[in-house]
Parts: sequence; structure tokens; C-alpha cells
Amino acid sequence: MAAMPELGDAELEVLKGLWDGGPGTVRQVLEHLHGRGRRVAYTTVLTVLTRLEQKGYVTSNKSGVAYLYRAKVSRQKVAAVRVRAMVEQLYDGAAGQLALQLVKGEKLTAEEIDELQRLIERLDRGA
Amino acid sequence: MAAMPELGDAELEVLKGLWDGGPGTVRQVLEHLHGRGRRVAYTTVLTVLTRLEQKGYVTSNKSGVAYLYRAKVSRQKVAAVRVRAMVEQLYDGAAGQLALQLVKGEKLTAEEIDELQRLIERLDRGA
DNA sequence: GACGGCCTACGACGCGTGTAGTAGGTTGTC
DNA sequence: GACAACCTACTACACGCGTCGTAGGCCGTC
Repeated sequence: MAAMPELGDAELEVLKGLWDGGPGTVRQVLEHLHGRGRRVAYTTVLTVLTRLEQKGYVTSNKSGVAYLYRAKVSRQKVAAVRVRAMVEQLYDGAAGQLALQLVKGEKLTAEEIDELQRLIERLDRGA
Repeated sequence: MAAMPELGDAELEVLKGLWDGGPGTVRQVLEHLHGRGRRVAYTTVLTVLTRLEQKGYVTSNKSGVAYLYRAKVSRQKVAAVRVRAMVEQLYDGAAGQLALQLVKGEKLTAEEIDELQRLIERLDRGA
């Protein structure tokens, strides 16, 4: 798998724009961000998208007048890498500790609890 | 609760030195880091500790010839804050999604699975 | 009392990242 | 065909953070 350079906050925010809104132009991403209350300039979005492209997270191709940007790495992939890094950094690789922290310290919905329960039962039988 | 400024990688690493090895001098933290394979200079550790103190994560008091540094914020606290931030950033606040990702994508020990199962049963009855 | 070893204070520098301005090209419209 | 609106390319700048050097103080030893 290709290297996954670090992502800053603004970069992640722009990437989320593409994940949520689908492929789009600079302007579309900008408007998406404005809709979420992120007040940034047009050229800022352009710069960030350019950097994301250099890092391999998005691709672009000319479509009519403007370039169309498209996420090249999925939200799940980015999430997995970051979760892994966090588990290493804070829990010395013990992912279960993080899971425990989540179940104890954060509010889960009933659906999530149900799904967790099903997953864990499967794991239990598997082991 | 006091504001919790961001922590960089090196800062977290030094803080972990204090968590794992207990309160210590610059030299002791340095040796702890060297033991973990982190090759840094003495003055680097000093600088990082100073910044951590400014941010409120550690305290220091003169003990004999050198200052003794002590973690002021627990590992659990830092972990909780970071987990919360990650849940917000990547899962829009849905902590359960992260928990699912963990249970699905990472390897858990049998003990962790058992404990999770107990926790979830309790949650289930609670709801 | 000079020397070596330890300590802290302060300054410094490079890089990544967030932010944006300006210049210059294209295109549609009056 | 001039103007307005849009686009991109390039440059720039501040700030945080990782990294360290140098200067200067204290203390034990020969």
C-alpha cells in the first residue's frame, strides 16, 4: 500500500468535503465547507486540494472549465490508519483498551450496542 | 477543566516517559527515551519538558541539583480527550462506529473480548 | 584554584501546515 | 472587442513543533 503521509486538520476537513459531497470542483468543496461553518477563502481550498493531490489522497482531471477533484482514499482507510496510530501511541498496541474506553466513556446508540454485541458473540465463538 | 492544548508526537513521547517511569529528571527521561530507541539530545528533552510545563501537562520542582518533572495529567485523561477528538473528526461524533471499527479491524485478546462482552451486557440491561 | 562534569536558560533553524493574495489565462456577454 | 466572472499557478507568511547549540552557573576533585 502506498505511504500515507500525515493529514492536518484542514486537509482532513477538505477530504471530508469530498467524501460527503462526492467529487467536486474547488468551488463546490468551498461551499460544502461554508455550509459546515468553516470560513475559508477559495484559494485556501485550492491550495489544500493541491497538497492533497501531491500526497496521493485525491486525483483531479479537467472537466469543462474547472478541475474536478475526487477522493482517492476512502474514509474507512484513513480512519483505520489513524485508529491504528492512536492505538500504538496511546495504548501500546492494545486495541481492546481503546474499545473498552469507548464503551465505558462515550455514549453509544442502542443500534451500535446491538451490533457490537453481535460482533463480539461471533468473535467469541470464533476463538 | 483546564484547556488541553495540542500535543505533538515528541511531546507525547516525553509525557509517556513520565507516565511509564514515574517522575524524573531530564536525564532520567532522556535515558528512558533512549531505552525505547528514541535518539534525541539532552537539550531536546529539556525543551520539550519546558513546553509541556507551559502547556500545563507537567510540573517541576527543584530536587537537589536538578529539577524533577512530574506528569500533571494522567494517561487516561489524555487518551480520553484524544479519542473524543478522533470520534468527532472521523465519525462525526458516533463513538460506536469507532468501536465497531476496532472490534472488526483490530486484534483483541480473549480477556478484552470477555470484558467488552460484560460491559455491553450491562449497557444493554441499563437501556 | 583550575578543570571537568553536570545543570538550566535562551536562541535558533527547518519543516509542515493553515491561510490567503496577486497575477494571469479563459470564457461568456453586452 | 471590452468587461466581468471565473479559473489556476505561484508566492508568501505566520505559527507550531522537533531538534539542537551555546553560554553560563554550580559543584566535586586533583
